[in-house]
Amino acid sequence: MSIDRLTLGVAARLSRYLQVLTQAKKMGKTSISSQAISEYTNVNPTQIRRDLSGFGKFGKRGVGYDIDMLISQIRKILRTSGQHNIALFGAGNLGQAIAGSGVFGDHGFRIAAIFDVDPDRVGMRVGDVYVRHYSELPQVVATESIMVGVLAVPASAAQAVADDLVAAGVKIIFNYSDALLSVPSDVTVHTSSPAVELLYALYFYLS
Amino acid sequence: MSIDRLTLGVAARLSRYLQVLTQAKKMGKTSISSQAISEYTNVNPTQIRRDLSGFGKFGKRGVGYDIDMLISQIRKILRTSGQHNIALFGAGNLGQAIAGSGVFGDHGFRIAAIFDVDPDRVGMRVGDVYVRHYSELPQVVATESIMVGVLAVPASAAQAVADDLVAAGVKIIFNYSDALLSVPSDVTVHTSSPAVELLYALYFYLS
DNA sequence: GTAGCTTGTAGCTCCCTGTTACAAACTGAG
DNA sequence: CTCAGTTTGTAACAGGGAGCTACAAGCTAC
Repeated sequence: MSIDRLTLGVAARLSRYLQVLTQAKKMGKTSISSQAISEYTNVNPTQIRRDLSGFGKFGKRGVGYDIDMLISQIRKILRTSGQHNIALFGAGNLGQAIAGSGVFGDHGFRIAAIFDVDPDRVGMRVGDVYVRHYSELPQVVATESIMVGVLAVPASAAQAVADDLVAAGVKIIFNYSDALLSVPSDVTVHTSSPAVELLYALYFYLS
Repeated sequence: MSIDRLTLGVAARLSRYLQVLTQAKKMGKTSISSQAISEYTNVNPTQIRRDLSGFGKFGKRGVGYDIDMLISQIRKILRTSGQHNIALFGAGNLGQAIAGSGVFGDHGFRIAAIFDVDPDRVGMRVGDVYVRHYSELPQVVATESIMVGVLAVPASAAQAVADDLVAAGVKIIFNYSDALLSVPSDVTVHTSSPAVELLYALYFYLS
């Protein structure tokens, strides 16, 4: 036990296992084999068992892994067991879609605040919270312990929001816009790019 | 030259370069160095140059890479230069957000059709096309040469749509719902899971 | 022409991952 | 109770991908 820090590869794979496990749980399954996880993740079954056995003996021979148990174990390994507060920027179609779905909630993220600049949207109820005006950003980040900012705003506004988030002390930004964000080196930006993932899939299909 | 088939790693990295290049182009840049690409992708600059130099000498020493030229070269390498038609399922918030943004269009994908089952949405204009009723799926897939199905539907409907897509001959499915889809082994399913990507980022932040 | 970048490329090493193999443990049928 | 069929946990090995260092060649700007 006692890993200082996971390899990039291991952390990435554990995250993918978590995704499949969460989905499988929703489908009503209670147990799953490394072989089955492999079919959904395209990761070698031996590799999966090796990844997991490095942290303990989680499975039952002849049966597989208990899904609930494995989810909580992986969360523990990734040190993300708790509840993490995130803030969503932009209450347009995308923002509402994100807030309305369980995508973040299922993985321990709570959308603690939603911001917009449009007066028609401020005050509107979206998901579990009311839309606040963008000017409240610094104060809300502090009082709600916001760890992550999710940008569902037009590309033209993205950099400004990123700057304000950085100024407020947020270190992780999830960017749904197609703007290229400049941030200090201690801030992580993750940009969603479904089209690029599609190109990747297409390449192997066309080969 | 003459690579039969790219390695998984190379194809993945080329895709990421493409993402950054596309964004940089939108920001008005015309040229970029391997060092700059590295900062946005976290890929080693030497690795980037090695990846690219395997296919030709695209850069200018002392200057960097011409963005337009590099984009078209990478598209050529990935054999995805042309226009590819995709179909979008679900004209709710998420579907409208996807259709309204340029995320797919910027990478050579054309949303050739949008489907929904809700009579109130059928006939509505979203993006460049009108929403069709779901029952037209088989016919439209054939006439519009649909290569990819994008699922922006509730989890409860996802498997049924996937089955119909498979029956119509579509081999690539992009899944925005959190359903676990079962498909034949020759069909590729890519499930979007922002929360999992966030967990991954969070792990390295907390370490 | 000189200083400063940036590419293209080589060489080396490390370690990640696929593969094969097999004993141990659990389930279910008979 | 026994036996066949799974599936995990683990070892050992090999191949290769990727980081790192280093440096010549070529481009720009002053």
